[in-house]
Amino acid sequence: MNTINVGIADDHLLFREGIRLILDRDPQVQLILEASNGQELIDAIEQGNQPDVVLVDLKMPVKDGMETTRELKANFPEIKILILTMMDQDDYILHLLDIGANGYLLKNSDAQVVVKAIHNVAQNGFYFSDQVSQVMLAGLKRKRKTPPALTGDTRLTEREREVLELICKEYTTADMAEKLFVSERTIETHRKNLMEKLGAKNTAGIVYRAMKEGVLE
Amino acid sequence: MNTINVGIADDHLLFREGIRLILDRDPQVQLILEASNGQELIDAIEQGNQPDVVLVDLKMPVKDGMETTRELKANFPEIKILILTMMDQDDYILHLLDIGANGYLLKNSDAQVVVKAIHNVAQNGFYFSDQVSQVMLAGLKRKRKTPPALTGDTRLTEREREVLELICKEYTTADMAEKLFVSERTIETHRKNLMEKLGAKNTAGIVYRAMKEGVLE
DNA sequence: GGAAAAATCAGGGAAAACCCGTAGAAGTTT
DNA sequence: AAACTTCTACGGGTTTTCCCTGATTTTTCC
Repeated sequence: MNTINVGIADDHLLFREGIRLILDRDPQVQLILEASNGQELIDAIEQGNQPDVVLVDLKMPVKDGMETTRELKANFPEIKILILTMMDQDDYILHLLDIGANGYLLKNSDAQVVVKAIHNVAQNGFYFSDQVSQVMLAGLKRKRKTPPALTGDTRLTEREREVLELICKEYTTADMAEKLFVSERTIETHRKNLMEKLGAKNTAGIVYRAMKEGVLE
Repeated sequence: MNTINVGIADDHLLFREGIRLILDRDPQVQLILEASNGQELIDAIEQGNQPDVVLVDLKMPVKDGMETTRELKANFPEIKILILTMMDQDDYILHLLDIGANGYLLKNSDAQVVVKAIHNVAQNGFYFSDQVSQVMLAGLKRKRKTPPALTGDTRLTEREREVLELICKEYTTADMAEKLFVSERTIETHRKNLMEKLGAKNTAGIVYRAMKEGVLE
């Protein structure tokens, strides 16, 4: 197994020292790059000093973790990024994962977790603690569901839901009729009712509204 | 610590037996309910036989895992649901997590993983393997993917995106042509290209895929 | 400054969706 | 028993999308 070259960007020297001590105990991990802010890290990397994994603090002077992550991912997509932070603010997690961070480490994680995260990121390209997974799930739900149902009754019947799902699978009326053993007329009626219930004007609208309302899961 | 009462719905007797043997080795876990499909499981639960955690196979006769999850979450939200499946199709994972599944277990997981998942779900309300986390992340990452996409180029041009949005707003070809000051032919071409790029067979498919891929917010 | 990508336009025809209204059968609720 | 819901189904249209085979003009990029 190869050595994992690691870089770190954090404005607290003491914290960097701590990390160094932790990583020194793992012969497979080599801390090759230290920077006190994101710009320093990027500069060093651009001069050819390229690590496999970087630990990036979120809150740093000059260039913060967010901006650093964005730039690194744009120019060195192969470098894995582990975000280090004290806060476990949900928004940040989602945002950072979205711009390409490969993992997220709370600063109060214990030593083994840090090492494990580095290995995991190097091998699998990501690391998520249970904590982060939970936030991700919450994020998924938030993104997919619209709180208030402005339109009237969006509760669909079983059959309607079935037709809806087939519509999404790009079945035509004839296809659906065959699949569900009913006449095309029946499918047409269901589609018409779907349009009414969802307030859509055409099939594309059915799909759009169903997905936005979270009717489709 | 309390006993965790577990139920299982799977149409393969042998598989259920295997699970029983695995769970028997953990004194804290008690398998109190076996069903060969989702309907059976729900019936038993409605008769007062309520477990803390249920393992639900995705593919089952009578009532499949998807429908079962939906119903259980609607009527017994406190029961934790672990989806069991052989396929690790991304679609399903997101889908199920979204409708309330608390975890997702591949059937080829080893025994310890199953036990661990049950404990985790009972305690923390969720269980995610690395595999699932990865898929969740993919679900979060909408738009901006890696530049060279093997899976067909889903990067849309400005104009295509514009047309896509109008399609969602239920504009017809004629409406769009008027709005964008171009001929209907042009709109048709854009729609055709959208179908190609998104791999859709019709307009409904364009919307569905665009939303699923995160091309559309 | 040439190639590639994007945007524009077209005819003709087949297929599918959409619009009216209507309505019976079966099951559930009140 | 009447009312309601759901699923089913029809006729006879109009409108829209989809398919095929083209094409010309920008804009963008190396």
